[in-house]
Amino acid sequence: MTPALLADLVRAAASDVMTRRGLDLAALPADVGVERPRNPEHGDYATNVAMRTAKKAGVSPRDLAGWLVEELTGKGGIASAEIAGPGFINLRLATDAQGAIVSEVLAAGDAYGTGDELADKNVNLEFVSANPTGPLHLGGTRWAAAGDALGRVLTARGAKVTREYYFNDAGAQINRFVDSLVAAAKGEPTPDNGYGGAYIHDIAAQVLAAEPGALESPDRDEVFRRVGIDLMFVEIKQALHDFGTDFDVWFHEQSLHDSGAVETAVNRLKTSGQLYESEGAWWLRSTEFGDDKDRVVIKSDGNPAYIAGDIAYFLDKRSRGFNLCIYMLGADHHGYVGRLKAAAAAFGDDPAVVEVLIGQLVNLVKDGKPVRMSKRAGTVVTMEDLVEAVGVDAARYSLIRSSVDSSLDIDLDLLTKKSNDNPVFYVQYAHARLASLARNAADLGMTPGTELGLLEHPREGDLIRTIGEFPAVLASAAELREPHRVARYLETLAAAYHKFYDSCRVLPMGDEEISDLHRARLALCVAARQVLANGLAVLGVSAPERM
RNA sequence: GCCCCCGUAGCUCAGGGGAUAGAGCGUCGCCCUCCGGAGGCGAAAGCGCAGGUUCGAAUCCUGCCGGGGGCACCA
Repeated sequence: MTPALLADLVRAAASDVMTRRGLDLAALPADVGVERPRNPEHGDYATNVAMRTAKKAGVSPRDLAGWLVEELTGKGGIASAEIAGPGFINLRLATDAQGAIVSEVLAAGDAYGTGDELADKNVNLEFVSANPTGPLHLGGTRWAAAGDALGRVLTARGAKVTREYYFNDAGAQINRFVDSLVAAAKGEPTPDNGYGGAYIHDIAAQVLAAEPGALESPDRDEVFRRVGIDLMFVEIKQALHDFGTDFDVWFHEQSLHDSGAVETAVNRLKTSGQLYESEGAWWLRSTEFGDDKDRVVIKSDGNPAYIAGDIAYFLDKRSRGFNLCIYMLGADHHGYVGRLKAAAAAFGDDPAVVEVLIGQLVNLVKDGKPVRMSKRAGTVVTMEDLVEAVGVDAARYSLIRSSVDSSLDIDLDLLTKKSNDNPVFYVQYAHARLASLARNAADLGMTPGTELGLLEHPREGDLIRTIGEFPAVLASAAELREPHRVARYLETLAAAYHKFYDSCRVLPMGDEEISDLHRARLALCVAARQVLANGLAVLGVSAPERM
């Protein structure tokens, strides 16, 4: 019996009891469920439904719990039900009912854990979107890992997801990038406010190699802009691809200006009265939608401000059919939340279609002290640096496993030591062990058994119940946009497996005969391996057969 | 000044109201005659402070303290 089914059973029982006793069913919360108690003495599962319902229903929690225990006792699959503490109901499952979770995993295979509650969501997931003025740094790398994992989580729960990268290839930063390239090509020092990294010289040299006459060309800046930005695009795309993060759409801000989309969007807002003119500029009444001040959309020199591109971009996304636009931004952009929602509202759209996830920044730490990323000090860490130091799996995993709400410290020493003390190995090792076990079992001609009621060792029960949690973990990770929950779950699952393995022999020893218990345990192992593989896939981390 | 995030073990982080707060790393001790010891078992060690809501608060609310990041007709 899965926890979801058990929760249904508990709800139904509560509903029956309350009806029979003439209690108001409205007192029964819609979201009552079961949880796994920390303390094994409190049963396999526990429910707090009595405590949550009693007051509104006008009865005492212990009384209600008592009636529920009576109702639940003897139901199919439930071995025992008892009252505990202030009104908890502790439940134990019959081992054969519990073992059914294993069969379910085996039957579902790769699909175990998936769901369809997000099937009506057509999601535009925009993340990374770093300016093409340099290689991706640790910050962008964090979003590349977490954003991609979020995309996979949403997909697993039924959403249609389009991953999108927005290149800000219009505007002043790009001009500075181009000026820096030209200066480097001429062997001149980096201009003020320019970009001075070594990659600038590389790219400048590549531009010259591709277009030998570039410096003398009358369209010099245009050549450097076109070729230089292209090279930067290619480099960023390649780095992301090598990192296991691929985008469906690479969107160029410039295209919005070239196509007239910006002008169209702005005119629409002018017509609908959402923009007003003041001091020679056109302003969006974003304060009416929660922003702390109105924003300039068209500057007094007639040029569009940055937000004009955002507005047109949002309209473009909506015109492509997306009904949920998720933006993953760094903490230094949190001021955007209000104006992005305001842009949606200004078009008469529901601001809820705009969801902005603000992630905190990545800090570098050395010897326990923070170090600033500095090109001169050689402490700029790029995506490639991180991958080179620890590998893609460990890099992705360590960036995904914490909530993006907390800022993250990355230890420079850890990178240089190429240390192996990453929890990803703990999880991957469990998978590799299971793969090895499967090979050995195959050599013995063993097949997974069906007498799953034989799995009555406490650690077998723990493992089965942990496996049973996976669908709910994926569902909450998707709902809350928190892929780190999947990583933490996998660590719990790996621990449950390692503990099981330590005390439950799966394969026969020596010339011992193969028993039903051996085969049942093998089935459990196949299921455990499946869930580890499914979970790792959701994180974009490999599930190795051997390590 | 205003806004956002964070403050949990020596360190890096989990814990979206529930019973005795967890993991990894680090420290100390124990466990290999057979399925992978990248493992298991045990020990020491913690919710910034003060109020409030609740049968029950690390979790929700308020204030304070501490850390990070924002508050452009830049992009």
